Amino acid sequence: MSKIAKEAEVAVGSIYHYFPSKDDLIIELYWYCKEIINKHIFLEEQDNLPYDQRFRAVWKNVVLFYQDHADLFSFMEQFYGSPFYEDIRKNVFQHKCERNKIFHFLEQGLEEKHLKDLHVRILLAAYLGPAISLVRSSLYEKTKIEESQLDLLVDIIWNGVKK
Amino acid sequence: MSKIAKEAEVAVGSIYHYFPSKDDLIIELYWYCKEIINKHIFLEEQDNLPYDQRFRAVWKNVVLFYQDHADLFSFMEQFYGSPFYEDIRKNVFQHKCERNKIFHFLEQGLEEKHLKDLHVRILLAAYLGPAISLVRSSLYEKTKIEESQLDLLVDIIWNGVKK
Amino acid sequence: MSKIAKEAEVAVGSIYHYFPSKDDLIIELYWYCKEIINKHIFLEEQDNLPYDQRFRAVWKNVVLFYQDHADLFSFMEQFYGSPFYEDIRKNVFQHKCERNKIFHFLEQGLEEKHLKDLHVRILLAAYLGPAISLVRSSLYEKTKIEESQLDLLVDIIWNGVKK
Amino acid sequence: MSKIAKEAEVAVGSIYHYFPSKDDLIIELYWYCKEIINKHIFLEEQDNLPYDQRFRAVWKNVVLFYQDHADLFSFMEQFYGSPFYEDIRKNVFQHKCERNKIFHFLEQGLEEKHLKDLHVRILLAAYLGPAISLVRSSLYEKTKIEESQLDLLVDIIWNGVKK
DNA sequence: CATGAATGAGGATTCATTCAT
DNA sequence: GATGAATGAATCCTCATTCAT
Repeated sequence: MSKIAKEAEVAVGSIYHYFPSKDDLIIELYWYCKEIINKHIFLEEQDNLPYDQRFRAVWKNVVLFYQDHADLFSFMEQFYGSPFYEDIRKNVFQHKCERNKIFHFLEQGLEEKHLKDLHVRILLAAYLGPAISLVRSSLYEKTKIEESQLDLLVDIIWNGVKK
Repeated sequence: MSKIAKEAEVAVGSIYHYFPSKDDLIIELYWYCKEIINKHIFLEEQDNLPYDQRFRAVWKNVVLFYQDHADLFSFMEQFYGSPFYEDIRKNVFQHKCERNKIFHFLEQGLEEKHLKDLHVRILLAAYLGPAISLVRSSLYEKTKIEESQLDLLVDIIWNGVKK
Repeated sequence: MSKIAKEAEVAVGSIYHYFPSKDDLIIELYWYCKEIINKHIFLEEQDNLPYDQRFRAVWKNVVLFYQDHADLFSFMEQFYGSPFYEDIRKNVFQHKCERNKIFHFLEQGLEEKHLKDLHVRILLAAYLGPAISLVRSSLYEKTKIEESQLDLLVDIIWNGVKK
Repeated sequence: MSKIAKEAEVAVGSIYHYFPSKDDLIIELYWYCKEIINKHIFLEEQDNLPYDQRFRAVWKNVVLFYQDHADLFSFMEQFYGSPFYEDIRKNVFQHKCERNKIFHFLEQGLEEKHLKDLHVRILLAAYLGPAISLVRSSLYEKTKIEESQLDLLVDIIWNGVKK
């Protein structure tokens, strides 16, 4: 907290005027990041693309955005592995429509018969798993993945899950 | 450290007889876990299967093992996201042969022309990414994935990356 | 202070418009309580009773009032044990006539030869000590003392100190 | 805690080696003081005095001891007014024999027909109330009570409660 | 007069590490 | 080798007080 206060150039006490506790601050930060991320992944101008193109676009947005925002990525990763996430998972899915947009996006793909009839969690794993792994490796190696490589991989994924 | 000492039924001080510091202990623990995991993922009796079958077997071993060893999984995940990992990545790849066996396994697939000509990091993402996502989701939901679902997913992956 | 502000439904800052500091507020609260208490202990309608009856009446008023106003009792007790009290004791006795009425009441008993020739502080201890102990015990036990018991005790006290 | 550590010339952390928390330390301190006090109030050499003499002796011990140990007195007073005491009152009376010796001493007086048939809490108020008031006043005034005054007062009390 | 955001010293507690026995 | 008491910097949080609006 003291580091945050210093970074924000406020007094420690001031933080507690806005957040009841460190935990609440972290959870609030999560929602905040989640919104930013969603905004960068589901770009308005891509909303009306045909599903397969949107499928690729969204996927590449994930990788490209996280690659450029290592801190955000690390925070989200750590958050998902923390007990915090357990506490709020219910809320995540209550607010599904606004919040867990990727989940929703895949469900839509299922309903509109673009995707193979698989459990959504399987589709999610097939879709996001490689993206996240890629970002991780790009962070480790401190080298961004070439976009041509991304295209190759997202093609493989699309071909794997499309109907 | 005190919790570890209690769990191990030794005195706190004794730990420092074997490990110079908490950090060293954690890193040593990482190597230890890594070895256990490798042992359960690369089963001797599957060593001589044809590549495609081994590809599936190893993948399913990953998911099934981690699903049954949530603590190990969480530890590895946390470790990979921590500054510790950065410090030892060089060593990981120095000891490639013994250590980073999955990386090696995919390289072998490339050399033997079983796999598409992709960067190994891309292959790794396509191979392990979905597995890890699946394990995570299974931990969140506290429900194991049905094996039939695993078979479906690993088929998709194999078809995606095979030559 | 923030709790007081909330309870009073005013802003924290507003308190400081009326009281220079928390300490001053507490001391002012003490005078305020003292007055309320005096009002309930020295009832006008009992002012003209003969001394012995007034002696008993006042004593019972003390016990009965405090028993019904545990918060007031606790506050006074805590206040008397605090450094605050030391700071204002001089004032207490400067304003003797209005303020420390019990002290005055006993002095009067001495002057009018109703009471044994003892130091006032001894009389005070003999008079109030049992009352306070009784209230305390009634707070601990969360049971009010039966009035018949009060009568017995105040009789003992009166007989002990009367001339 | 830091003040205690400084006073004790140890590190803050060391306190936590012996007491789980500040609260526990305070409660432990209470038992410790209680024992000291009992030791000084129930003197072995007075154990075999006739009841009435013991009654006076114990009472004077209370006043004299507390008068000489203002810090102990203040601590006990504050403790009894605190939520801590509520938490341990059950224990106080479980260990009655060893612990709440004054209570026990009065009960004995009842059983042996030395004392009037009053509720023990009434007797306790009549016995200890004046003593405590006296000590308080002596602390306020920073003047010790003359022993002759004590004798007068304890006589009054004894005469009031004796059968 | 009233507000409440901002302040930061102070408080309780934790924990990796050391070292005398 | 093993022990565990001792250390103290670091951490989260509280709260009386101030001051610009």
